[in-house]
Amino acid sequence: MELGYACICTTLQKQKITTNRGMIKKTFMSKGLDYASELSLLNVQDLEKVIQWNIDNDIKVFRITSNLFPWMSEYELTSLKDWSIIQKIFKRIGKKVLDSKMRVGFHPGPFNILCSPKKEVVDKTIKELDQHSFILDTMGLPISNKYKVNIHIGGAYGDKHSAMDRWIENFQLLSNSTKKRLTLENDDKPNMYNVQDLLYIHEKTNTSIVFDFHHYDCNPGNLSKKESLELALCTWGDVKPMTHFSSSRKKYEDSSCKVVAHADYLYDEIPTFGYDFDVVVEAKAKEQAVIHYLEKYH
DNA sequence: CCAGGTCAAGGGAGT
DNA sequence: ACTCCCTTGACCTGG
Repeated sequence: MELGYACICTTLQKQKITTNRGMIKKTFMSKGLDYASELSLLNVQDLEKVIQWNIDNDIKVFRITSNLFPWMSEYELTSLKDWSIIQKIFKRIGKKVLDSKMRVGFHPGPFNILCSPKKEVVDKTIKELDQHSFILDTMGLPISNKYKVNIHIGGAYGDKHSAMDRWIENFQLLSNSTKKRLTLENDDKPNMYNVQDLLYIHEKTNTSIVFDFHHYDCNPGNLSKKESLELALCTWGDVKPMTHFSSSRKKYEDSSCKVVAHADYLYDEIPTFGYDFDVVVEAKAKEQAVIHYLEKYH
């Protein structure tokens, strides 16, 4: 089992090394593509430093921020003025990832909804997901859910089953790379999707399920934790499964918080039930939470 | 230079 | 009808 963290290395962030420089709409409108290219280049240069930090600190799992390219649904990455430099850096990053046996992936935002009844929403989602997988392709990472693009279904519209059928239909419109990289995560709300629901989609599209332990606790459905985990693990074929783990802030740090809020650190041991899988730790202290966990439980 | 208000997107839930 | 939340706080402005 390898553990990792999401998007931000707080140690490097203190040295102003950051991969999510962005801009508001007004700035994008006035400064345009050239400024987007400049921010993207800075982000990608710093991403290489974060990847190197992970290697130096023996962290083998890392989620890359979706803010690497500001406003990327509005243009093609290859049209950026700095693309050829960015492309070279991506190739170096990909080599570092493969040489160190690191596992990287994306988790695009909640606005990516493949089952929306609105065509514009679906079109924009497809573009954005394909951009994410194109970045992983550019890094030279194998087209597999080992290097994943993970999302939630995103909408139920009071009728999960017709929404899931729409999702499966729209799945066919994704690029070949996205189809192989896309994974689905169980939701934390009772009216949204649990592992059993997602299994229906897996059967039709072979999409793997990322089991989120905290979301399971918020929305268990009818199955036990062990049963749900097992079902999710079975959807990964030859690839080592990926999961998400976090502790409830409400339970351990601040009782006034909502149940779904993430704590700074982990306060429970990850229940493996004897299985081997990788874990993205979702904790506010980021890489420090991983380091603390490993000191505490290993 | 810094504190504080504001910031693309879809949908669900709580008020 | 409105606000907050989510994958992540960072951007921008006015003092």
